[in-house]
Amino acid sequence: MLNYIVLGMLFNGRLTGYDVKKWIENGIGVFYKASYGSIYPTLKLLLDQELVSLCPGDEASPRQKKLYEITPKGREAFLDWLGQPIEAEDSGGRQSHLAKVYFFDVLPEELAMRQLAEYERKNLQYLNRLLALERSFDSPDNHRHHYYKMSTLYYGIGIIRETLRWCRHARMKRPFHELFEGGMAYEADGEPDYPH
Amino acid sequence: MLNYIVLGMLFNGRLTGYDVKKWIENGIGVFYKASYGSIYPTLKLLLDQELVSLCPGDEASPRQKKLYEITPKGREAFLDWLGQPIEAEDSGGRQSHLAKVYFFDVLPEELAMRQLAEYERKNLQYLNRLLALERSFDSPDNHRHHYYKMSTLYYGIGIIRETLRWCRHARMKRPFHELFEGGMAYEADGEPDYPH
DNA sequence: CCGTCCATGTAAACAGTTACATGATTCA
DNA sequence: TGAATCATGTAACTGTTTACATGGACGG
Repeated sequence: MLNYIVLGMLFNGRLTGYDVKKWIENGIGVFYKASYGSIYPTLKLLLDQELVSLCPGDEASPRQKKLYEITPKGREAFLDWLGQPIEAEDSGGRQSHLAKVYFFDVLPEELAMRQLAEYERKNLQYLNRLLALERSFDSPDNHRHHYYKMSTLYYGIGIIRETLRWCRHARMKRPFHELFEGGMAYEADGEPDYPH
Repeated sequence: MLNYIVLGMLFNGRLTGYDVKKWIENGIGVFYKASYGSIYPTLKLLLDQELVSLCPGDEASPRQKKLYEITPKGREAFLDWLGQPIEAEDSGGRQSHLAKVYFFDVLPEELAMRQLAEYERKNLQYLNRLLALERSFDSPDNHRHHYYKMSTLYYGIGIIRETLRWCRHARMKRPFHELFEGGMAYEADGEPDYPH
């Protein structure tokens, strides 16, 4: 995963390992974290695979810092990864789909559309599985004695429904704030009213 | 993580390693997977820590199969874990909050409430951070040239909003299907209409 | 007696994190 | 001149997955 994130960050220009971290932090940083302990070894690996290269010490630049550049082979590998279908049930936990979509701006529009459509289809399938589960568990006894167990199922359903809404918006390239029109009741900075 | 899941599964009765897998699969299996390669070593570890114990070969039961039982120390450790605050930004990726909530039925109601309220508070904070980010990136240029990058931010906002809705429902112990009333447009089994 | 489920496990690999160690550069 | 930030890296550890290896039990 991280190897592709790094390639993605290098896609638009040369960076040091240190910079890569910065770019990750204020890019996908909201939902993906990476430490130096993983970034530097990853860069070394990418270097071995010739997916990135070291820029020679330009001019009188203070050397000990290493500028990395993505190679044509690296671009190819990255775009290939971007074009691979997104998994709806990210078993690995990591929200890998966001990591991919984040870079879709560099993808030909048509391919991005196909990817999103496929992702939407998978989510719809997943939703139907969850709805079937819900029907099979839908008994007064479960709602009484396994309220929280059930709640996790409903959480899953809610998240997938939201994901589908998002997919449709993205596929239509509509402005996203439309998603939140009406009932945006969470703007306040305040605390929820919880028992003390 | 898995160690607590296993303890949770053993909380309501003795199981073999094989059974544990089964229970995980048709319990939290929707959002958490575990392989034998992790379950068996975990059981061994829990045994070393005396959080579980082996039931002696009952009667003339065909032995080679190992029945595990949670110890009082194990119950204590499990309940302690359940009582620890849930992280809103699960950096590890794993939807750890669901794993915890799944077991909340065994928690004293008041503690479950406090946990959910705290979780809601963290999510609200998180949402506000995302909304601040959104405001800082909200320019026509970004919406044009970084549509997909922006989309991931809006996805995050959507998911957190949905999480908050879910939290409020859970805290009020309301029936969850209320969450989906009106516009449940996804019941169909069909494919989305995507370009071919 | 054959396939499928029950049942246990290990070895290697993977994908990272955490904590540490080191030193240069910048700027107040 | 000292603190913050820039910059690179390693070693040990964690928590898993994947693939493999083995064999008993049970039903058709």
